[in-house]
Amino acid sequence: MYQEQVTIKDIAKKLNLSLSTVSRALRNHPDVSQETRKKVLALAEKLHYEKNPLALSLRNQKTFSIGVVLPEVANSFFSSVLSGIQHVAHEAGYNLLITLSDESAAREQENLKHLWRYRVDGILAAVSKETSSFEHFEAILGKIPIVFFDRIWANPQVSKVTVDDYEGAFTATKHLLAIGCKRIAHIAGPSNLQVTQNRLEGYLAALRQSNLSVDQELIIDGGFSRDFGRQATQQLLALPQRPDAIFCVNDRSAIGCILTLKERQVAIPEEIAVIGFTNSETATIVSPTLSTMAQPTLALGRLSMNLMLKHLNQEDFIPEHQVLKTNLIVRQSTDRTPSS
Amino acid sequence: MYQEQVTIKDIAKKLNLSLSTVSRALRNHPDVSQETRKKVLALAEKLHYEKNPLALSLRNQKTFSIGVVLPEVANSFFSSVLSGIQHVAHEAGYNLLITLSDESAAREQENLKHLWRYRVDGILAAVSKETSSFEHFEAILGKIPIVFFDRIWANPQVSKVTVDDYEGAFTATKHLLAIGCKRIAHIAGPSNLQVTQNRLEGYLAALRQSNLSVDQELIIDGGFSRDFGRQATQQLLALPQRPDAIFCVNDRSAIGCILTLKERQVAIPEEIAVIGFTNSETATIVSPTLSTMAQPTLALGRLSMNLMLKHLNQEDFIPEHQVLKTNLIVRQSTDRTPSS
DNA sequence: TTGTACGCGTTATCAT
DNA sequence: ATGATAACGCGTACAA
Repeated sequence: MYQEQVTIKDIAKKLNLSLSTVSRALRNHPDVSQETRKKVLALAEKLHYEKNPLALSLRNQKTFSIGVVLPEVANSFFSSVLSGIQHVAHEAGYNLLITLSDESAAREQENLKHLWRYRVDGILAAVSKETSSFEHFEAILGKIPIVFFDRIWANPQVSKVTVDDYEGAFTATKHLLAIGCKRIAHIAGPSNLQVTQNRLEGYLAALRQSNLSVDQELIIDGGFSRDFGRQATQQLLALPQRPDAIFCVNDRSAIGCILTLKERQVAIPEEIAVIGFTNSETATIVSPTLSTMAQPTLALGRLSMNLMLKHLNQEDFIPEHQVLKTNLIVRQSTDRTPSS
Repeated sequence: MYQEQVTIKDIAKKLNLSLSTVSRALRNHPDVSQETRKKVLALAEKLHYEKNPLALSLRNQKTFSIGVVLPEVANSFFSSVLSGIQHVAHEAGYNLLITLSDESAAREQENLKHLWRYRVDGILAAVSKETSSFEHFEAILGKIPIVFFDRIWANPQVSKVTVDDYEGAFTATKHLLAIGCKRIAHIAGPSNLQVTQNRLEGYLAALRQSNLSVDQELIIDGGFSRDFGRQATQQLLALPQRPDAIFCVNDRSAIGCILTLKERQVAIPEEIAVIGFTNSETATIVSPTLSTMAQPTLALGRLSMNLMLKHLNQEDFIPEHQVLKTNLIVRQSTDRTPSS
């Protein structure tokens, strides 16, 4: 029922030329007369000829497509990173194959296999929260370039782009200390993830630097969701000695935290101050507005794809780890200045 | 630097078999002895052989991939629809090529061209807010199946899946009337979009049914963003006679609306009630929580992809328009019961 | 300057 | 039961 696509062969036939001549004319190869080139280009234009990327890929052993492994996209952080990736990829003539694991390790494996089968030229990956084994990535290691971003594989042999989670968490905790908090809780992420560990470390370091003892019952791990933030907050409120501040591993759990505190009539930030991590859109919607560590999401995407391009274009693969700075944004949830 | 992929040829060579025999063995073709099949499968397993989808696509003139044309993905509505699409596509063995236009009509054209060049088997599209001409889709019309969802092309020749925007808007407006509002404003979307028009029509119909005159200055068009919601709200507040309710074309603009009203110390819902459309995650974060018309986003995605599969699997293309129901969700922003 | 022949990986058709 | 060959669309080494 559907029309067929125009090929080089159609053009050659109509013009009584050989396939190679047409092919050459189409690619501005020098060895073809002005006259024939004109004729070929004109006809190609007229017939809406488009070269078949599949055939090209097969022939050149290069697909010009990059596989993207993502947990989910209904998430302002990842969708924004994705935008950054997209822009750079598009400019460089690369095509994106985006796969979503829905935070499932099994699905992630399938997706990776699919991308590999598809002969993508490289893979950009942020692993699922369930991912603790990396065999599926190991299998590809050294065969095509892999760049991890944010949710990385802590393997020195692969390239990664992250934000400075340690320093970000350190800064966030220091900020809470600076406004007078003494008993700071941490709602952490899934414990297998590197991000989670780094943020936890930053938090601990800040406490230590202020000579505060670490209270294990103030550390709740580990999830990223709003619901998890809610549960963890309930748990913290049930403590005999409540915290006076909560540092959440991300904005989503911080939102859950704030909503729960409000329901329980806890004054924010007077009784408990709250800070998140990411600076998502929702941070300015919730009331009180949420203080947070801003991550340069677009830049993270751009850098990741740029690093991929670098690997693609040079013969020798030298893994790199690029680290971006985060930025403290103070909003109402930690604003304890007298005026407020 | 990178290893090469295993092909049928490698297996044939190692086993001293012909390409065809190996190919048959791999696909469980009956005409091959148990013995050779076993040997082939064993070696294929051992070498991690994976068939090359590019070669298959080229040969079968079928890519098993569907192009998805989206405005953006940092948007809970579209990302959720995308999830629905993904699930169905994955189950059916189809692959998704997702393109983002960032709400730019020019980018959308490019993307469509790219997908076409890529020989996708079909296209799933929600157009950008800028899109008013449909030539790029026209060029493909009848060549491969196209299914529009939500942001559709009002052309009877293509298939579409939408929610009942007219009825949803009608219900939302009726709800505002039911709680006693008499001067209902509408912050509309970009005027070229069908969604926008249908929601406007539903709003107008509800007013007419209640014998209320339509005040043109209460209708502000057209955008989808939070910022637009803010501007439009400012405009409405500047009116000599303020509205007592605002029906926003979507949740994002409704959030902008609520935030602005709060800044201006307008009581919600007592002075001005607000209702949105979509039921995004943010609706329960903002304070007061936002009443809205819930859209079955996942179902929308699933249905769209299912319709695509139907078109793909039958010879004759009969366009369909499937319409899903919306659901009124009452929250604080329109809760005027005495108890509250 | 143009054409021929082959290869990219796979499968269908036609032998044997 | 197995093998040779052509074809999908394109590019290129080689020949003319």
